[in-house]
Amino acid sequence: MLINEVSKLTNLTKKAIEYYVTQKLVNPKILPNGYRDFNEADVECLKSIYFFRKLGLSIEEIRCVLADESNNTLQKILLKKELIIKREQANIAMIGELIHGKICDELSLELETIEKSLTVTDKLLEAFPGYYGRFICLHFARFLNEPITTAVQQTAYEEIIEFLDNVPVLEFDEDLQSFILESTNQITFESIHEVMENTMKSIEDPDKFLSENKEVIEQYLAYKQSEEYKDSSIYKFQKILKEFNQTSGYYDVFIPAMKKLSASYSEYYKQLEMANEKVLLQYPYIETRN
Amino acid sequence: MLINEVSKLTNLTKKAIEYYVTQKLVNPKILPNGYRDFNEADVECLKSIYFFRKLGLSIEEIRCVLADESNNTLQKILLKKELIIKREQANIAMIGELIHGKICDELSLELETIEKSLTVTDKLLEAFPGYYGRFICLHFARFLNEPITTAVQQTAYEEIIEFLDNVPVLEFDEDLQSFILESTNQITFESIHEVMENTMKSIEDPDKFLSENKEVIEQYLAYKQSEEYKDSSIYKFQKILKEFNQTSGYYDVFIPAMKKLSASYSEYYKQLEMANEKVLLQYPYIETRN
DNA sequence: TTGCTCCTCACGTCACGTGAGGTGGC
DNA sequence: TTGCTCCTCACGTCACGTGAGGTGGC
Repeated sequence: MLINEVSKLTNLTKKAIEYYVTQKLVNPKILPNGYRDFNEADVECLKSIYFFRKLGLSIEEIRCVLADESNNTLQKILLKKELIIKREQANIAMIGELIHGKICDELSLELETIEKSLTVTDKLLEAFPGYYGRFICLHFARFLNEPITTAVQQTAYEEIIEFLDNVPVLEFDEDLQSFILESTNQITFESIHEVMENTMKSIEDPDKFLSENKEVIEQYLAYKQSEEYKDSSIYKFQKILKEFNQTSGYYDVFIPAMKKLSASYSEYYKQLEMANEKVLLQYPYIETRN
Repeated sequence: MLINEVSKLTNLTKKAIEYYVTQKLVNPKILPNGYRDFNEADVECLKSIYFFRKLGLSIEEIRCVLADESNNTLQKILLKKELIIKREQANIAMIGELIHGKICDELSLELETIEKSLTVTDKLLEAFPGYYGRFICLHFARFLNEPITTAVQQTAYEEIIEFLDNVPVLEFDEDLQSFILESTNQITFESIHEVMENTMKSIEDPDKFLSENKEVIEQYLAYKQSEEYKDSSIYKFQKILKEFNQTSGYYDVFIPAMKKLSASYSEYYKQLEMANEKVLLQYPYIETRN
């Protein structure tokens, strides 16, 4: 099939198709006269590319999505876009304030806060892979709405950036990777938000949480003691994560800096510690850490 | 003041500053040795540019905003960004559906609908000036969420595009322009939405509207009969608008095409006509048209 | 030969970033 | 002379669009 026909079938311009060929997103045969010969699969692929371009994905993102059997790449793109939208909404709000007579000066602190919050969430998303990255990105995003006004905060911010720019890569073997992909494939953003809200509630009133969820908790703790658990992928995953958190500076650099940067995170952390203590009182053999 | 100092004061890189100079957003003096010499006003201007760039405005938009005493440009940019965000949210929703197993094919109709709705609202915004453009953009945007599935709709869509690409420019003399600017300066998007909602309500139940707002309506009608009104800017404005609507094809091409394109607009229009009839029964000397 | 398709350069876009190579000031 | 600042090119980015100039197929 020659390029003209393909162009009609896919709604793409010839030049766009040529570009995707140079980018090796499609690889048509080259006929003896130099003409490109596309097959059905190429056309289907180009249709997808058209669609993803309309959704605003870059060529590199499309390359990833097309190569990725799982939805991991799409999930990541989705979160990126959600973060961008939040930023855009904040921008719109600031334009609105400008229209109502505020001057740039008064808004620049607000602007900086948004900038820095975005820097941190971006880097979190880059630093930690897959679902885990998205989770901690959303987790910490909630605590990043405070302006930096003190030198302590500024230092803490710089420590966080330095930490995130230099974190070692969290590595999982193939088995573990496919386990993580499978078990998180169906997790949506709403469910992440749900989990986070539940966590917040349990932390605010641990007694109530403990009594209400007694059965589930005890089942969970029993499972954690079992041989089955020690053999499971989730055990390996949690072990790697724990070790990573202890050796990478996550607990020693990142978390303390977050507490200095964000009063709301510091507050959250205190509640978390208190909740942990109560849990330990009731279930002394448990190990906790967040 | 030399470029290095300016760079520190404004947070801009030297290269960015150089670029703004070539773009004539600032015009520093050139010293005999070729060095650029910035003054305080230049620095203030560059600070604003920094701010607006962070808010995502293009250089051309910034040029407009800086040259515009009123907030008209900002209002327009605000609406543009609101439309873009709506589109992005739709895109995100579609990525979400992809993740949950839908295929591109099923979503492409939805995609096209969004595309075409955006084309029309964009062109409305371009075709009609200032506040009026923003108003009719939002007004018609509500009726543009239906997919194009029939040939009649397709033709109607093409008619609309052709009309909007060729509308004569609505021209007002200077007095009228500054009147419009002044009287619409404080109008926000919420208030536009409010007005639209009130209109919808009054159309749905005209009897109730007429009885509830009897006093206001009669005051308004009395004003419309007065000499004061005939001398006012608003009278001139409405006269120009009415003539424009009759000669440009707005009533003869655009509105009929909208009715063919969008079932919901057609429905709205019917209700509008019925409401108009009731008003005419009660106040026979009024002239209406929407 | 004509009119159509196909090809491959080359240049432009937007808001700068990244050098290179040269000058000015102390 | 050294180390710093300043200047002006020139080229790259991203996803194509817009020709130009040449060839292939009927």
